[in-house]
Amino acid sequence: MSKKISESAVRRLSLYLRTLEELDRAGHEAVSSEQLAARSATTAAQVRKDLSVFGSFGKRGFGYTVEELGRALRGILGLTQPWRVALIGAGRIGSALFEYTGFARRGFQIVAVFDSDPAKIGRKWGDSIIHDVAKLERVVSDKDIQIAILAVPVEAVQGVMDQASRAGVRGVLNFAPVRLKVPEGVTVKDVNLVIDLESLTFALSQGF
Amino acid sequence: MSKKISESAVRRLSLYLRTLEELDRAGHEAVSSEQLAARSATTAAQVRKDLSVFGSFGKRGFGYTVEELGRALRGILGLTQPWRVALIGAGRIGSALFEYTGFARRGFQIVAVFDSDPAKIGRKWGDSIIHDVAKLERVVSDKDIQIAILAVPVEAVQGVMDQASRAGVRGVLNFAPVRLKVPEGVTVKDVNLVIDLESLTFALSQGF
DNA sequence: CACAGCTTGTGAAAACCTTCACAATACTAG
DNA sequence: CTAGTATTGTGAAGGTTTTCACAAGCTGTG
Ligand SMILES: NC(=O)c1ccc[n+]([C@@H]2O[C@H](COP(=O)([O-])OP(=O)(O)OC[C@H]3O[C@@H](n4cnc5c(N)ncnc54)[C@H](O)[C@@H]3O)[C@@H](O)[C@H]2O)c1
Ligand SMILES: NC(=O)c1ccc[n+]([C@@H]2O[C@H](COP(=O)([O-])OP(=O)(O)OC[C@H]3O[C@@H](n4cnc5c(N)ncnc54)[C@H](O)[C@@H]3O)[C@@H](O)[C@H]2O)c1
Repeated sequence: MSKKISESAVRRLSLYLRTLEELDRAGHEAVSSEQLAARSATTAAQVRKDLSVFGSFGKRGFGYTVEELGRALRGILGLTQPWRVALIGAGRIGSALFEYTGFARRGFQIVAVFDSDPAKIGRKWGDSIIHDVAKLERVVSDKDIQIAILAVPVEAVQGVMDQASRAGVRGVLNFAPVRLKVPEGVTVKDVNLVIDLESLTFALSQGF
Repeated sequence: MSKKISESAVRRLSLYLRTLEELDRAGHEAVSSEQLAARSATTAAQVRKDLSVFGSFGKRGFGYTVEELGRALRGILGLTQPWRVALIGAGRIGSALFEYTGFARRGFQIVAVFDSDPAKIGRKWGDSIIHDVAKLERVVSDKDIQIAILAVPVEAVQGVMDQASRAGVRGVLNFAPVRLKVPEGVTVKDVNLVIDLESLTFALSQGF
């Protein structure tokens, strides 16, 4: 099933899933594209078009079953089984991410933490021990880790990325403000808060 | 000047600025759209089109002056003077953000920190004191704060948002995974790492 | 069972964004 | 000053995404 679908459409699917989970918690059993759209800040037509790429999940005259559509979206987004994640860089942002419970709730399990600082290596974080980044390849393949979160300084990140892809990591969430070079078959998503702030100030400046 | 320009075009401008700063540090004085594109992961035509919306910054046969184009981009993005930012929520992600030096380097100054936890209020963080969030409106107008970073739990965030907009905040970077309701004239950018991870797992699942 | 009332799924149209291609123009060398 | 080379700025073309609008089909009622 190699459908062409845009990055923003995928992000909307993820948003629909969050909305469906809220609806489920609130006890709703069914939802129309109209309602789903209103709660996800889009339009009913957009919702239906986004879903139609992957199949037909609703019933005419009735809408979608919250639970069923949720299951379908989890399938589409690849969330049917948990993902095993390595956190590389046990610094400020790394520790915030490690303690964040929102990842595990969605099936992202941080199963190993790495750093290069001798003062940090060997320390315990919860049930985990901070590993020496030199052991990245061993641990990644032992624990069958598929995703890495890179929270290391910008000078170190390309080197760490190279190690991670050699170790077999296929997906990366990168916090360092630099474009990574990666081999074929490795996917990178960048988180860049400065860019977010600048798109904010652009909008603010346009106002005057 | 009400030009229509897409969110992704603005994000590219921000990226070009980062690239120009790297080029400047490396001692380059001039750059062509081709070079700028290669280092910013886009195409030369895209670079020129993006810039052309705002004016004509290059010289034919020569390219762009790194410093001049940088200044132009800073103007476009609204970065000609520093922005005064409030950080609301002195928790895990809040403290990582507070200590991050990358914001100040781009002219985003965190000039006040707020929390609601009596155990945190009054504590010193660097040169700042953590204020009671109840004093938000006073401090925001006293210090002429324009932007707020919201790093509070999801249950609290809409209330904090309401206070912030009443206090006169015009732009918000929101870390809580919920769509905020805001009055006209207030701009919100959401940071949602779960969505980033899910767009990653979508890409990974498509591979098989 | 027939009918009224909704809501989906989807082609077609519209809007939006990116790429192409080239005339205009600047700089350099001779 | 001219010729040659490089690179911009921009209409037009091509491609993608969103919106529109409606036939098809489900549900519930009488
Ligand atoms: N702190 C923030 O709020 C923030 C915001 C946006 C972006 N970032 C980016 O995130 C990254 C991390 O930022 P931070 O503030 O957490 O920095 P930090 O200095 O607090 O933490 C970085 C950690 O990485 C470790 N490290 C260094 N080299 C390493 C290597 N080769 N292998 C493994 N570990 C290594 C360090 O020992 C340290 O523990 C940086 O690239 C930064 O630009 C941070
Ligand atoms: N930690 C992460 O890595 C991470 C990642 C993604 C998203 N988030 C989101 O960021 C937000 C903060 O997460 P965190 O992990 O830092 O949580 P946290 O519990 O560590 O910190 C939240 C802080 O907000 C304060 N607070 C609560 N109510 C408040 C109010 N009304 N006014 C002011 N302060 C208030 C708390 O006292 C606490 O200090 C959450 O919405 C979370 O979903 C966090």
